[in-house]
Amino acid sequence: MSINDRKKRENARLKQEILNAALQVFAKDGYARVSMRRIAAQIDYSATTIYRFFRNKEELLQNIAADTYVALSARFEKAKERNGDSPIKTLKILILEYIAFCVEQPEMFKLYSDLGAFEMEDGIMYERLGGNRYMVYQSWFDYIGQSIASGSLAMRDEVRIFLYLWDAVNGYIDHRIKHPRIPREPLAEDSLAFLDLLLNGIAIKNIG
Amino acid sequence: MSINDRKKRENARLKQEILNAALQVFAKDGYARVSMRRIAAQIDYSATTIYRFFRNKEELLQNIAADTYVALSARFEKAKERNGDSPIKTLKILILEYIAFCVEQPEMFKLYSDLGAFEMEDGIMYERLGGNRYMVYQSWFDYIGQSIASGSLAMRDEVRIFLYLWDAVNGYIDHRIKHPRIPREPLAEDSLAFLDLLLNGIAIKNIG
Amino acid sequence: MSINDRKKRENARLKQEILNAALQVFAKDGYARVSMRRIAAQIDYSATTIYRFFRNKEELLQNIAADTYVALSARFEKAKERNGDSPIKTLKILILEYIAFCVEQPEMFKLYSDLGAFEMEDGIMYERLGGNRYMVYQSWFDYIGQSIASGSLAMRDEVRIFLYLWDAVNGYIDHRIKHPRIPREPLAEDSLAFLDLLLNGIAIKNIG
Amino acid sequence: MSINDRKKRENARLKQEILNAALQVFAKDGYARVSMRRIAAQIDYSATTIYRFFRNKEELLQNIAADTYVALSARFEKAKERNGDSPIKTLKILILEYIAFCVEQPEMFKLYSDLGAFEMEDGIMYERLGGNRYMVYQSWFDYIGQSIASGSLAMRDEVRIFLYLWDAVNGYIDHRIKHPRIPREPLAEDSLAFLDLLLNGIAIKNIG
DNA sequence: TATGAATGAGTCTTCATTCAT
DNA sequence: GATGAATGAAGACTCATTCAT
Repeated sequence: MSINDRKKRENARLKQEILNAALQVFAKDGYARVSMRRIAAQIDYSATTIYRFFRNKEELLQNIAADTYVALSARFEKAKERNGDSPIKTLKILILEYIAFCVEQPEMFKLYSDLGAFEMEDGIMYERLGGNRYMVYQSWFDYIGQSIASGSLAMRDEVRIFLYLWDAVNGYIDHRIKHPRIPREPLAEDSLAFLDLLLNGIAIKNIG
Repeated sequence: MSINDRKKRENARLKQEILNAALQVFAKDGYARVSMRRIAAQIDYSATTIYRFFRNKEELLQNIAADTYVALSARFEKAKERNGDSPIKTLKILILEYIAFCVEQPEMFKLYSDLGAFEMEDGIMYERLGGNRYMVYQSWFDYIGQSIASGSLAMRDEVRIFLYLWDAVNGYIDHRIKHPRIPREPLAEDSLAFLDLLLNGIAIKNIG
Repeated sequence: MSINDRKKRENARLKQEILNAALQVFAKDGYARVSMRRIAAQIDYSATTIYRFFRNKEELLQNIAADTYVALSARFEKAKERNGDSPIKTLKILILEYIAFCVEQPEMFKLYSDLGAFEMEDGIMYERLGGNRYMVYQSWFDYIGQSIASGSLAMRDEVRIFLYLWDAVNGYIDHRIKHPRIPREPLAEDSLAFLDLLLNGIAIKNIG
Repeated sequence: MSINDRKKRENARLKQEILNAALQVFAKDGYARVSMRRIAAQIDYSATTIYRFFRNKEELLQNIAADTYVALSARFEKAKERNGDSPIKTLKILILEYIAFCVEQPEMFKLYSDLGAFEMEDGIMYERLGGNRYMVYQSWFDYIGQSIASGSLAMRDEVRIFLYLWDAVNGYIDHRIKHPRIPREPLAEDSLAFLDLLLNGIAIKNIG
């Protein structure tokens, strides 16, 4: 047992080390340059070893995505623990957390984009997480629902509100990442303004 | 003459076929997998033949981008010819045209995205068009400016308004393209609602 | 007849034009970049046309070599026409002409080197000229023989003298061409000194 | 340990085999045709395997050059250890060693020629050896200098003497290698005579 | 358990050459 | 007589993956 345990622990450790190495390669050389060899070199293992833990490159990437999901979720949980905020305020905080997270880890965002990892019905995350709809953005849903209930929004279709927010926010992140040379206000301020714009738009009646 | 003409036409046809093939490969396998060989295979020609029409891969991709640019511009011009509309109305029409255009031709949109073809300072289109800033979105600028002047917007920073619109709209398009199975309202209606949301948000004061 | 003649003349003209074009490509881009396409482009003909006159690339190159041979021979003839010089003096002039000719047309020299075009038994020139031993250097032989006869040389083996001169001179040319950045005296002066060295060595008895 | 050793030996063997294969391709088809593929084919390995040992083609060629350099240097050192010879005698021995070495290994000579590996300012060996001017021929310089000092030469410009010797000798080697069918005296005797010729020429005053 | 070795397929690009017209 | 069209082979190099050890 104890020997088995040690082995298992060691295995888990190595697996994690590989994932970290992959992340570093991402960060250093960009998504396009991630190769099994590079990852292996990063941790002084042979490329072959990676195949003990991941059937192929894609599976490895998916695992990274899953890890990121966990990290992001943790950030969300922390934000949600703040009490006393209105649902719409909490929603704002969650979204701002998401934006910050993605802009800080652009390669990760690109990976997610490519894998569609956050996505709903056809995202791989959906399957990986046992079809559980509690994805990254599930918490957004909760607070959107509560905001509607509290009467602070003019639009009342929960899903539609989510989609509009989701699309716009990801577009914002994507552009900031891909064109860092375009001058912008600092992220915190600018993303808040952008988000306010969106929420304002949702809150009021059409002007036609 | 007639023989020459036929040859010219045949050449033009083949060139176009290559461009289409590239788009199809692009759509099927993603930007990263677009290779000269694959494109050639798509039309049952040898890879070498492509080089009759395009000096190298980059030129081929740029040609696709340029073609799209022309087509889109034409659509814009037509929209602008409608008289009597308020600037904000015209802006809306332009953006809706853009959305429709991109969603109808998803591969082009992806290509543009990847090439950053529409983008400002560092886009290839910028150079191709002689540094002329009249890019796809330049007309957006014009009408944003006029809308500000006419007092119909609360935000007054022209560039910032543009960027927010640009980011959000591209995020919207991107998501619709990448996840077509997610149920949505028909494009015309849904994109209009999304756009109204954005413009409303821009039009009113912050609610904090 | 007259029509035939015109055709023949036109053919000869075009063939010559191709050879000239090839020379220009040589001079401009270096031996390694000579390709049928480039040559054809130079004269606004299609690459295919070249094949009417030359079976393949090698044959074309050989023809260039032959042309050069003619040009060089002409230079030799002119030099030989100067009367009153001692045979050894004439020999010197011939060799200096050769050196100058090669250094002025380095790409040509490289081509000759590669083809072994000047060479004796196994050179292509040998065959092309019907096995006639009067090659570029045949005149050297004549004057070496006369110099021996006139008693001005200590060495008496005609062939050996030729080979030593030939080898040394080509080594000199080769080095000057391949390493132009090494500082040297001007060609005329330096090649004369080098040649004097060789002839002096030939003229005297061994010092052991 | 023993297993490791065997692997190391096997690796070294394969590396050497690749170098040999390269030389053979070189000898058979000429420098221009040396390609990774051909080299690999020569030893029935895939081209990729070569990259296990050499980062790229240039590195492979440089390795060949470096190996040769070492071997030649060793021969020089041995020759220099003979005491009691006059500087000019030692110089002769060195040069004869050089000639013999090159003629025995014609592919190496060609490679060196093409890479300019022995050359002064722009040779790759120059860099590889840390800019140290003690190249193959540096010892020649030493003995030329000593010979001048001892008054046994009429020419007094050290560099010029070197260049003339260098050029002539390489021309001699080149020709013997490229045209082995031309009948010549045995190498030892013939090269000595050639060298005597050169040194005689250097030793005496101009005869004009 | 871990890996070194090996490779086939793929990347873009150039070129000599053939063939139908 | 002339050529545009087309291609297979080749160039260096990278990579994901397999397999024997």
